[in-house]
Amino acid sequence: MHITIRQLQVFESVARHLSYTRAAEELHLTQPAVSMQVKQLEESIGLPLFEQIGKKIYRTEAGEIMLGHALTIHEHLTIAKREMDELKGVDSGRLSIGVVSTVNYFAARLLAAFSRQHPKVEIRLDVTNRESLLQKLEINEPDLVLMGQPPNGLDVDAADFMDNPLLLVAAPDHRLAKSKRLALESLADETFVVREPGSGTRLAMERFFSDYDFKPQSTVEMTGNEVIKQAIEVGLGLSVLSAHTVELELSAGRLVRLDVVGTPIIRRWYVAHRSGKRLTPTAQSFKQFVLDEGKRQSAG
Amino acid sequence: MHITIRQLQVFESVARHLSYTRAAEELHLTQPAVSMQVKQLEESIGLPLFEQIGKKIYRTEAGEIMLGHALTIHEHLTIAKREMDELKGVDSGRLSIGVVSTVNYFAARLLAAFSRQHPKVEIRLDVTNRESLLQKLEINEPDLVLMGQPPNGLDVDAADFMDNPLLLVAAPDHRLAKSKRLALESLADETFVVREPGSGTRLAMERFFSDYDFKPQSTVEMTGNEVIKQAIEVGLGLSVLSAHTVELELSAGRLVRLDVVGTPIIRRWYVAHRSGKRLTPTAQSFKQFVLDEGKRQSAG
DNA sequence: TGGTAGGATAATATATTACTTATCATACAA
DNA sequence: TTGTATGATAAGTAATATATTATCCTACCA
Repeated sequence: MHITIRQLQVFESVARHLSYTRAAEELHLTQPAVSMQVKQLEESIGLPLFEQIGKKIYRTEAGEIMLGHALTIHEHLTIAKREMDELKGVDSGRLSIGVVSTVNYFAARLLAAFSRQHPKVEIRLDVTNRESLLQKLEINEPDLVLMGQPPNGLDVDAADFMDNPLLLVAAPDHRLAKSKRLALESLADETFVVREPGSGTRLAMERFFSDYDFKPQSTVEMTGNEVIKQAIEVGLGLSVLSAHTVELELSAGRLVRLDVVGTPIIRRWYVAHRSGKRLTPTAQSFKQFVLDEGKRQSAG
Repeated sequence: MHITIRQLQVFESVARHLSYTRAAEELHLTQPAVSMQVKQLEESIGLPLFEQIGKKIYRTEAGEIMLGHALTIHEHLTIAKREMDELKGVDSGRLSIGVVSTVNYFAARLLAAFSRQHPKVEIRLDVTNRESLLQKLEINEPDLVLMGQPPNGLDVDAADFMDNPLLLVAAPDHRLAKSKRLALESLADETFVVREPGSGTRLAMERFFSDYDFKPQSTVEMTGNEVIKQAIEVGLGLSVLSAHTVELELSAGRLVRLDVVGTPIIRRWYVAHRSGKRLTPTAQSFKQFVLDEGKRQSAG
């Protein structure tokens, strides 16, 4: 025989009222039901919890001690229930988002907007490159990730939500800056600045090149979009970058797009999570927010 | 549907091992039994507690929170059980003893001896007169009381354990100090110093007098045995007192016993508690100790 | 590309719970 | 002394809890 929560609940009521009948009323039970619950609890702990002296009921020392524990346990259950209810709502809890570094250029904006709508949600943003993001996805760290091409090895649910055009960019004074409809081949003797291996942009670029049977004469590898943009600006070479990362530089005239045939490389951004993942309502809501935002963008 | 302790226990095991099968082994159950318990808990809180990503299992945020509560609740139950076990032993807990002031002359000795045998027991001794002791008995304050004649109005279990002879005492230079087999009548014109109403000694004396159809010429009422003894010593009058209270004074020759017919008034000390009272093992043990001590005294 | 390990699900048996109503016992008060 | 309030106890019952075995599903690994 063992203790049940019901027993504690009934006991607690009796201990409070010091009356079986009152407790029965409070719990909407008959008095014998209450007597039995208390009796069973007494049996399972092996000590009387109450003593009846004349008409009055008193808690024994054991009853006194048990009451304390019963109250604490009850309180924990109540708090747990409340916390669970909060988790069910969209307006609470934690939301952990992993993004590929390129996404960062607009992820911050997305998160800010979402955070404004759901101020109580604690948001964590983790920015890394594609490869380490995939590792984190593997160990179930982020609730959701924003990335380019979803992996096909791993089992993920991915939904695309926005265009991610990749551009071939150069310094404004590049010799081909003004040319139209360049063949990729005409860039054969240029130096290409490329992202580190494991980067999604790098992968996309490599596929683009191999599609056109193209192999640049020389490449320089650099880690991070910012570093590469600076290198391009000072004339180190060309690069393939996501339009989102160079938006500012293009409009400021510090970089130019080369009008190469096959560009912009049309790709999409994806919001993804491992299949089997149980999205919290908050995560679900953020996912929807991202999808809606994507639709709004392409419509406007 | 509602949460059960079993559910929390099984959940806790799964949350610890992050494996249903391991948990099943630990709990000596089959794996489906574990799945069901967790599922039921999930249903009753309305949130998934685990998520399965590929082959691995992870706690959801809800699972993380619930685990904390489950552990705390489990801990409380464990502590409660341990405390109950301690209460079952004789060597722990509190023991509240109420004694009538006259008893105090040997109660201290009894308690000291008992305390030496059970050093962890927390003893509380409350010394008052008979009347207020009865009140305390009524409100169930002391575990046990030591007193003279048990009340017949109140429903108590009383067991006598020791002689309580009442003596008629006087100052050593009293005119009848040396007389033998005095008739009570011969003390008719003496002054009697009597205890306050509500005192057991007072009641016993009054009964003694009425049994012999005796009415002293004058009485002086005083509160407390000590005060009365001093009054007798200085020759204020005579008194009826329990032999236990005047032991020291008699042997020191500061008081003498008058050899009156009908004295010593034979009475007994009682250890008592309200019937219906659930004596703790400690209280039960003290009661037995008192009874044994009484037997030892009368035998020796 | 099977094989395997781990989990979900279904069907089912059994034990226990959580109640009920009816009745009895008793302390106290009128 | 009787009536009333309170609890204990007994018997019966419907619900449920807890487990089982059997089977299926699937991710992963060799």
